[in-house]
Amino acid sequence: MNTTDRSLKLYNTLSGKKEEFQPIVPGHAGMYVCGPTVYYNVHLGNCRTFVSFDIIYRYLMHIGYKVRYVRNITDVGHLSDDGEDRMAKGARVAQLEPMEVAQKYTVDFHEMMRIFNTLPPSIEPRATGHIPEQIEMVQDILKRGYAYERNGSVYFNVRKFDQENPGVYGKLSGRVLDELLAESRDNLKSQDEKDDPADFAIWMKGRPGDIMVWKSPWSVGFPGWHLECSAMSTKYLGQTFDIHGGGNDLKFPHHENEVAQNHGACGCAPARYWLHTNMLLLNSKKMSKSEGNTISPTELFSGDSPHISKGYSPMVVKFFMLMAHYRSTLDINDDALQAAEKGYRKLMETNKILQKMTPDADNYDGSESDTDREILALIDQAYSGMDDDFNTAIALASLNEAGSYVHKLANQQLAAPEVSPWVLERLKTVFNAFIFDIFGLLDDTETAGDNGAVEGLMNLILDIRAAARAQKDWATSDKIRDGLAAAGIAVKDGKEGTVWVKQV
RNA sequence: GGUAUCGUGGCCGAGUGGUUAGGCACAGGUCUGCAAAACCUGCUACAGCGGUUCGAAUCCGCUCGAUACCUCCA
Repeated sequence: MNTTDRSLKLYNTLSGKKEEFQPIVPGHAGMYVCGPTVYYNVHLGNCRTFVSFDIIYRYLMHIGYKVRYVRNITDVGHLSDDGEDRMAKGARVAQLEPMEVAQKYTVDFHEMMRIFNTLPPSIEPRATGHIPEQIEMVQDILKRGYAYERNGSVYFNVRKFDQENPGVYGKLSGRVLDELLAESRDNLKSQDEKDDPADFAIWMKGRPGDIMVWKSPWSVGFPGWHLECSAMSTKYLGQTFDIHGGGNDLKFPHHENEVAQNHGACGCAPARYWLHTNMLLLNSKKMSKSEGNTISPTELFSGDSPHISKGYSPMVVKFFMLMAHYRSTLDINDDALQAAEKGYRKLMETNKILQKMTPDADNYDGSESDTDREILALIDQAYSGMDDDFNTAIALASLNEAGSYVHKLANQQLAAPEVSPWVLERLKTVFNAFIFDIFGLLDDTETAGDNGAVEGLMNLILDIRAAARAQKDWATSDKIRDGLAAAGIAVKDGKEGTVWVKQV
């Protein structure tokens, strides 16, 4: 597929509008997404963000872009409320070396990404592996006069930057600097060594006993959280690149400060398109550990949580995410998950039936039927949904509608010649493309890794059952059906034969 | 308190000036040895109050509610 054949629109937070995607280098796309801070098990909300960007990554590739997707691992510099480095705090609590903590939760994060069947990014840089680049960027910002040193720490001079580059600071998050200061909460106005409350640290002097510190021209210390993304995106994607993504909650201050840092260092904007995913809610409320309104991916899969009646497979959860647009809040609750589970199974089953169909070439007269046109229109609708800011909900709805033609054909409620052989082939290709390549779903109703043994056994068993049914030996037939049901396999008799599906 | 986004039928959730989203649930029907599935039909909404318009769920205003953010060694 040629990328110039289509108009892909993205909602750009920077402009607040949908814009046509025009890459810097035609046919190529550079995308940076803020990755996790690896001080604890990955949050389910984070998973949604990474699943959303995985689909964006996959779709860009599907429509022909050569994509470089960079997603970092934050393993230093992200401070918690009490000012302690999150990594160091996690380490202290668990009595581990900071790098032990980082390793543990990086492994956990990768495992979760694998479970959700997301593709690994092209590059996954770590903050601790890019200290020289970050020091260099601090130097660039100092050189251009947008930062100052105080007692071994370096602060970004937001006021001066704003005066010399009007309209840049605050554009992304829709804030006005003066209002921002006037309206900040009183308890946050504590004084410190900064010249102005709006300033933020880009290099911090380490405290006695800190382990995660590095030598720099200013002090032995560590980089500010915001700096790592600026430094690593610049290193791997260039000073200005195509897409920067992340969760909605990172807009301010993290992304706003990133923009300021990049401008401050090179005088240019980092990304042309800023994409933000929305939050995941639980029972219509934000997830909050202190109020017990939270659920981890593991609990969601196992069902070990008071919020859900049973466990849901990772693919059901992913399908559930696909039902909503990435910019909408999505409400997790038991009813919605059950609906998603049924919807997911139906789609996978429809695809299974579709892929087994063979076109009726003998009776094909070369004409295009109304059904052909309707199916083709639905395929177009699926693609134009994705082209319109990655609207997976529209794409899914289109596949569902197209799927009803598949069942009608299978049930012979629609005559086979009504669908032209090439339209059927196209539908097969499109279903596989959307389900597996773009959405990155797996068929968790299939038994993986048995080299087809189960498939072979099932074919044999169903052959025996078919023979019994042909002789109206209902006792044998039902014994097989009930036995399989007890083993977790549902048998469904259709006009074209019997299909089976594993109940997860 | 400020800023932003949002408020859609029994549930989840697209759409965003005139046209059936879709899924799940529910009811009736067709098919089937029975069951399941599938297919068909039905239920059919846009928080409230005003305004703009030939026409608004969609635009504007207000009210109510929800979510996020509001850095200052996050």
